[in-house]
Amino acid sequence: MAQPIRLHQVSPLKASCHQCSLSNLCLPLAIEENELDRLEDIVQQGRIFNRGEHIFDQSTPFRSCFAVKSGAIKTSIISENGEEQVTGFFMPGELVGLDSMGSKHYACTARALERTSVCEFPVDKLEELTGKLPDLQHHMYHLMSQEIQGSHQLAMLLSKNTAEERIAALLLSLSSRFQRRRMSATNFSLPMARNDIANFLGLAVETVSRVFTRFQNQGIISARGREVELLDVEALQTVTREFSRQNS
Amino acid sequence: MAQPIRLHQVSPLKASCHQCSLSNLCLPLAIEENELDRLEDIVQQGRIFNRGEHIFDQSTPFRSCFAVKSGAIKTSIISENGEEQVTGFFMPGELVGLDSMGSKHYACTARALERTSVCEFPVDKLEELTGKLPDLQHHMYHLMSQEIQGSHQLAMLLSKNTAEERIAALLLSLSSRFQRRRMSATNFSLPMARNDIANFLGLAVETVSRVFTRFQNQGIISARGREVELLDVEALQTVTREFSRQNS
DNA sequence: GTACGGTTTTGACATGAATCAATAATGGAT
DNA sequence: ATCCATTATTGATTCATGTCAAAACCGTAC
Repeated sequence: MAQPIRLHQVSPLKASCHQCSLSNLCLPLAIEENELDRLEDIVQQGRIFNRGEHIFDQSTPFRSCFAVKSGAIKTSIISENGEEQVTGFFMPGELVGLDSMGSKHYACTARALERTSVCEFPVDKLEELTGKLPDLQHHMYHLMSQEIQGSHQLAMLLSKNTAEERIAALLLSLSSRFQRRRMSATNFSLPMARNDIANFLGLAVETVSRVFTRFQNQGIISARGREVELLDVEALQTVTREFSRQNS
Repeated sequence: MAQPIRLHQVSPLKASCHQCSLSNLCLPLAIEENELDRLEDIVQQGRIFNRGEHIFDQSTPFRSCFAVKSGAIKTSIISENGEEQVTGFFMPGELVGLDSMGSKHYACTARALERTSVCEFPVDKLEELTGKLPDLQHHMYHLMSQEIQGSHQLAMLLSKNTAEERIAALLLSLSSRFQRRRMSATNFSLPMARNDIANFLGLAVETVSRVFTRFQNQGIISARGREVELLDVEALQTVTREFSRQNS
């Protein structure tokens, strides 16, 4: 049997955070060069998912967090009745699964929006490691608190802002996340469908569509399908603050 | 001078989680009896705030998390323009400040809704301790992920549910939280004003008021001011699922 | 190339909740 | 006990966005 050989073939799956171009966005940014090996020891790298495939499913046993290497992921929760709520979009360098930390089961479903590769962090190992590396623990707390804050911001957006404001905010958020990866901040392709945007922002698809065309007519953006160009970032920023000014 | 004596008078401020009636709801539930001393060592107990007083303020340096001993706290974020979004209500046994963990500054403002006493956990000490007690670390992760999940649920409520559904959900949430403390699940007094409810649920005060009276006319609840009695819990649960049935 | 399922866009209409406005109730402070 | 400020209720009207319906567009498979 070729078992031993197969086992050897697994070894290239070991991650090399050292060489990863995302190391300054991802978990490695939290720790010293000399501790990076210990993170590499627990990471499994290289899993690839096609568009639509599930990375994990709500209510199945929680095993791992995943860092996006390339592509994009959406997470959503399904309520008893089957109603879906998209809870987030995750781009390269971002960590998926934090909402399940310390739980027995995944709190949401994660699905690839396009061909996506991820690094996997088994939680048992991760918790063990954060117990030993205070900086890493601190960073985990930071990431989780960021997610809480983001979620609160979303709640605020949903409860207080108009359709235009919500969409402007999303476009700007995506823009800055592309920029972090040294990609164009004004010219990118949306990883998600209008439907996902609508669901995430608590709007009807039709409304999203209408706002896109309205923005286009105003010369603020140019969009053909998922290809978007932000023509007037200032104007978008103004839209998100529009609300503010009227109430002050 | 009586300085030394005063110093001695500080010592009773040391917490005694051992005797605290909330120990099965609060952080102590995560750890063994024999480790409880270590938690007690870092806790400062006994600070009391009157209605309306700030426990901490957004953007000031993050120093501590707080466990509610008695009373109630509301947290809110203020956006650039001064618009407020209530992000949560915290009852005895619950931990406030998790959304700031790992950050330099508080992410929100916390304010006492009534006369409230809290236990204070300085974060530097807390992080140190969670590094040493894996169970406590695990529990912190759990609490933080719970807060993320709760916030996602809120987002879902805000984006997909009607005013009646949102209010029913809030009443049921409060009910179960009173019940956990072995208080009446059907007869309690709301710690917050209609205004706070409205803000939290993304509604106008008038709408909240109207829904309360509608529920009352339907015999589902009985309310006079902040005193509420849930007359028909089943009906309330039905309201929260009403939405579901129509869409399935 | 063509045909098909799934998106996306556009239009017409309905509606839940916001807003505006006024009154009533409540609870501290004196 | 009384007064004032705050909070809560109720009513009339408006408006943003949802819903329904249909057409246009797109990518993919045959």
